[in-house]
Amino acid sequence: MGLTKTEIFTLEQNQISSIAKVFGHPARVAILQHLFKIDSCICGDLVDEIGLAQPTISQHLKELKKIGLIKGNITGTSICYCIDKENWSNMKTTLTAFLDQDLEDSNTCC
Amino acid sequence: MGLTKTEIFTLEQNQISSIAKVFGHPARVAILQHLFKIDSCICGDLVDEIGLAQPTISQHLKELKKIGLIKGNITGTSICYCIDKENWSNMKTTLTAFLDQDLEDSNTCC
DNA sequence: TTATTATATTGCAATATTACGATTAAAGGA
DNA sequence: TCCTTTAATCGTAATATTGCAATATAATAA
Repeated sequence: MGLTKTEIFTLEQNQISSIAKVFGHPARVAILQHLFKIDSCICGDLVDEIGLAQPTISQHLKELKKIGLIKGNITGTSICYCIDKENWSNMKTTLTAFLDQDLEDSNTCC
Repeated sequence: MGLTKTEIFTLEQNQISSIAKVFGHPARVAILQHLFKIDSCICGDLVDEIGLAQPTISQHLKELKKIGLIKGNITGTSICYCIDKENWSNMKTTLTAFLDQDLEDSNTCC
């Protein structure tokens, strides 16, 4: 049916998968890498940088904004996008806890 | 068009998004958490544990196997699924490098 | 006011994903 | 052999995602 049954999973499982879903497209990964790379945050060059049409980039930015990883400030005609450092840090804590499960106890099966 | 333009992105960007995509469904997060939790790896109880139909779980397991995060050994009638520790570790290295971008240099914009 | 510039939104087509019933395949037990 | 158990595969319906052309919006410049 194409519809994920979120209600049968825990809040943590849904949070992890929501974050991961946003990272699940190379354009969004590229956007985030670019935002980290440039020291300034005037981001009007994303369309040229990434190589997708303007509406497509705008849509990806919307996804990133929706989950809180980036924030945008209006600066005249253009919009200044940048990483939301605090939310990025919180996101990292959630994801790292999931990724570090293997450190907790070492079962020797298989 | 529903088709990701993978060719315009770097190998790293595609690798990160491929991994993240697999984590982008709560059922697969739940499956991995369960595989880590139980000390043994006889995994026939995943259907009862997760609460999705058997073909659906089988499909999710296939995704996890395809990217190499789990491996399955045939044990009589059932199949023994478990985390591929080495691949898990490699995956973590790739993802962590992406997540830790904010540590590299602290721009004070925004 | 009328361009111009920058970004968002709308609408749509193509493809992908999710979920499950029905079926199949393979191994073990009666 | 026949039945049961376990998991994979097939087929299909419903929904989601991706991408872009066209259009809208909003701010500034001329």
